[in-house]
Amino acid sequence: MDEPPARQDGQVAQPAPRWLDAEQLRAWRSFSAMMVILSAELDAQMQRHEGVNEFEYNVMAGLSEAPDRTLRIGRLALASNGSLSRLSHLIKRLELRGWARREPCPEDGRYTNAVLTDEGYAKLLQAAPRQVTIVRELVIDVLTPDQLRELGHLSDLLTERIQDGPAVP
Amino acid sequence: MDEPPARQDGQVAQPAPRWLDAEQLRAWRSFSAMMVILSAELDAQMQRHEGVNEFEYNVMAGLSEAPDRTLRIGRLALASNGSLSRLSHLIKRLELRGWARREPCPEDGRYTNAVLTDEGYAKLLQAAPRQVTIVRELVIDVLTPDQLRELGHLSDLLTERIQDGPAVP
DNA sequence: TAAGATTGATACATCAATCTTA
DNA sequence: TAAGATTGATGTATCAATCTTA
Repeated sequence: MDEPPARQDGQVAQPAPRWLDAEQLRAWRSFSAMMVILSAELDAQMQRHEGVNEFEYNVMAGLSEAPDRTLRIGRLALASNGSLSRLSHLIKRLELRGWARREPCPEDGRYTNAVLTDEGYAKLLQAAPRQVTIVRELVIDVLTPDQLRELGHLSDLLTERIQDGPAVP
Repeated sequence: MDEPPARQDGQVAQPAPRWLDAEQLRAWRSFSAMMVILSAELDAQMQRHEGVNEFEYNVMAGLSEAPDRTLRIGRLALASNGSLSRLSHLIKRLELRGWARREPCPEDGRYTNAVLTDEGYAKLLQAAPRQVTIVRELVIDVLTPDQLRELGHLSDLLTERIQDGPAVP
């Protein structure tokens, strides 16, 4: 059960919530605003300059690092932290642009491999310098090396709890 | 000019990009993954439990804190870090649910005020305990007070460069 | 005319339902 | 039947174009 019992008036008896104190609230607002602003800016710059958003770029980069530039869609979903459905739609769009193709997995027809085409690889190479420039400008070069390391560490802490450890059979 | 000069082969002469070193790459990937995973999880939990996403919640919270629960749409856009268009669409959806209404600004008809209705305020009050629970579970209670403060600080550093300081006339 | 706001077209994410192969 | 993948419907964000008021 996730819900407290319903009351006669149709309201729900909630345990008194532990509200945030002033400092927690400040930190949360800064953090929350950062996620909105930064991810919007990353996407906008990538879209404007390269016609690809961050997520698409990551997926293509993930494919490019796999043997034969080929990966099962489900694996790709795990690697890019997206849902299977999201990846299926995304691969379809990449196919329309000639950057990827699908093929059934030879060993087991239930699986589908996504393959980065030569055109897709060329696109990735072309976009890569701009991508690193954007990431540097917005994140890497804004922080000292220590701060960047700490940001990575805090990010890991925030993700560990949510992510299923990638069970790789 | 934002682009280096074109070459005869139609390619573009790029200055050699400063690629990330191993440690920078690790930090960037952790951070990037965190933004994808955490914002998805925040939205999913808010949507599932309260039928409202984080952004909508923030907008309603922002309205609720304004005098008469009323704020110009443009101000609301600034306060929530969204575009004017995004806010206009969002207010329309809140109107459909009876949680907000629009009215032309009395002093200057070019402006539009958004008003949080009593129903909207009731919805906000009802959603608030769950929202703080989610935020605690996913962020606040995962970190030590020092870590949380540092996360807020780093977040500020990352957004300062992007955000226009809110010029409030 | 300019600033604020709205709109419509398009793109993408999510969810639930369905399909496919073993 | 179960796991992986696909699909279609719906909701939301973005962009460019338009509208409105001063």
